[in-house]
Amino acid sequence: MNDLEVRQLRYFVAVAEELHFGRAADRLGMAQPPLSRTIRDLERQLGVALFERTTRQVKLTGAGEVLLRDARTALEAVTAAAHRARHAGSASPRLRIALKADIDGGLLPQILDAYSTDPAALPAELVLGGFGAQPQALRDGLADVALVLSPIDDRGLDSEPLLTEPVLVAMAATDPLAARTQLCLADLAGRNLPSGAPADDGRTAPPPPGATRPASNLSEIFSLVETGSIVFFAPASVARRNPRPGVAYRPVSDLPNCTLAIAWPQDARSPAVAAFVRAACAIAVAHHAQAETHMQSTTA
Amino acid sequence: MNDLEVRQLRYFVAVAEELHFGRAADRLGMAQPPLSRTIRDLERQLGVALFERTTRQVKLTGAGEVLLRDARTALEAVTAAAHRARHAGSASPRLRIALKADIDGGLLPQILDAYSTDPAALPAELVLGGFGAQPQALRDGLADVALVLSPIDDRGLDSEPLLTEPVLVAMAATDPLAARTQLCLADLAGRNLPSGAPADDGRTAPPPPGATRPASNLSEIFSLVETGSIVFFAPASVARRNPRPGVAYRPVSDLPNCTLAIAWPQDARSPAVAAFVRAACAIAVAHHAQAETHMQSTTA
DNA sequence: GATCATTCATACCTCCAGGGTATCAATAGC
DNA sequence: GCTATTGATACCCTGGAGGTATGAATGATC
Repeated sequence: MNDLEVRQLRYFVAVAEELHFGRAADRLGMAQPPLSRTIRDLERQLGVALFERTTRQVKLTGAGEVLLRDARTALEAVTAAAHRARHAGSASPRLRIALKADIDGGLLPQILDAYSTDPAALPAELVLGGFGAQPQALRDGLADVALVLSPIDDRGLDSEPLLTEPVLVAMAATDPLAARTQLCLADLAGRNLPSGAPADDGRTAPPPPGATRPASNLSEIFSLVETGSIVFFAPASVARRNPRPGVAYRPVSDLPNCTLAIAWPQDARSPAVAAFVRAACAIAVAHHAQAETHMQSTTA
Repeated sequence: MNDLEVRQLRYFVAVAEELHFGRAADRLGMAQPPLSRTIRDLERQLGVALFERTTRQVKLTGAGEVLLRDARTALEAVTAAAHRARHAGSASPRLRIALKADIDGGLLPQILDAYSTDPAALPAELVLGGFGAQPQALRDGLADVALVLSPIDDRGLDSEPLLTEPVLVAMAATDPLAARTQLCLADLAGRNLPSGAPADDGRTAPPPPGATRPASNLSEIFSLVETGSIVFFAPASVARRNPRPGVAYRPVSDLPNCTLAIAWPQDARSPAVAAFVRAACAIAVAHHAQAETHMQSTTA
């Protein structure tokens, strides 16, 4: 009957993710008994069992799984409310653009140019984040608009594709495979990928104890590629803008293309967001047309 | 820095809607001083002014307006989490279908028939609500899927149009206008509409002191129509299924068509919802095709 | 199969924060 | 200038959130 409280949802999500009251309490920075009690009260309040627990095992019930999903989105909505309000109240409102460094298809400068001429434009501010962090930044109210690689988890978001391009593999120029002009994924079996790369699951994979720090910037990654320690998948635009003597880019026949898209919260009402989306789409169309004519001129 | 709490958001929304601390406190069933204090703390916590207040007037700041919007959706998400979890834990899971009585375009029985043959179907349960209440029922987790009249506020919802039909005006058969076969809106100026009808704003319009209880069912409305107290806008399907001697239906030239649509929460994952949506779309397509052939046969 | 370790639940205590009452202060209206 | 209205302040009190100590149940081990 009574409302749920944010605290209850946070605690529930912690337990549901850890499936262990002790560890969850630890993560929440509190003792285990009050956590157990809060979960018990929550179950009473809802009139529903959320966990099946023995002293040896905790697992989610069906209702628990439903609540986990909804609790996460509810918590996102609450933190987004706080972040957006803080931002809206700040003296200098800005358009916060979330993206992963270097993953902009080379379009960002032109988009920013076109955007800045729009009368509704606010000063832009880049919010850099790791791979896949952009949708979350939108949902949490830390950014107003984002450049992302599709497909993304678009719950609560709207998006528009901008640019589709092939994905190349970057490997040491000395790699035997670099001698070939065409590869497939099977050829790459056994090669290392940089930690934090798209292939990682991210949520479930715990960092292996002896793992090196995830290399998050291109320079570090290219150093590793040059030495042959890893191979790396890069969209064609990234490859084009990062020619390096020791690095060879090769197409991979069975690797799907990747699509750069622009995304924003579905309920965004800000004219600055609209202006940026307009600018991005216009630049993408222009870019597409240019590629077309280029292809025609080269085939002719 | 710290999380917002549901209580803070509820209080904030109450004040933002009333723009009066005393009335808001009243509505919340509490005294005014702790409410003022909570709002003050909330503003400190966010580092943002949410209201401009003098002792005589309270109004929202820009940040306040942003927060009002986001707070409403966050509160919806929280209550939805509670309702969905309760429902998921109930012994007999059902597909809860929200609709306004009589507004189903006459398709509901066929849709239910088709739906019930789907292996993923759960027993259906109708959730009846007033005009415009269906999207809210979806957002609050009180229903799983809804039949609505477009356009709706579809934040957080997905929808699919099923059926577009003209809107007729229902008036007393004795009404002078009933003698005409074609009307426009201007002809109806000055006529009363039933309270609670689409034309009402709903949120901002307070019920006038002497107003009669909103007639929420068709029988009551038709009684009033027959006596000439009101006129009433009804989709053609409603008119077709409710022929009454004392009531005349007439087309209105400048009244836009209305569209019946099916809507569901954007993040719905339930196979029963998917089955119902499939069934509804299939019936709509069949209905459309049937209308086509009917038109061809009549024009031929 | 007896012992032990692990882990969730229970009992009890403490303290803070959310709510109430009384009152002040500022502003608009007459 | 007086009064009514309304938000802010001061102060108190109680409920509930969190901590500690401990119990109880289950799986593992020898």
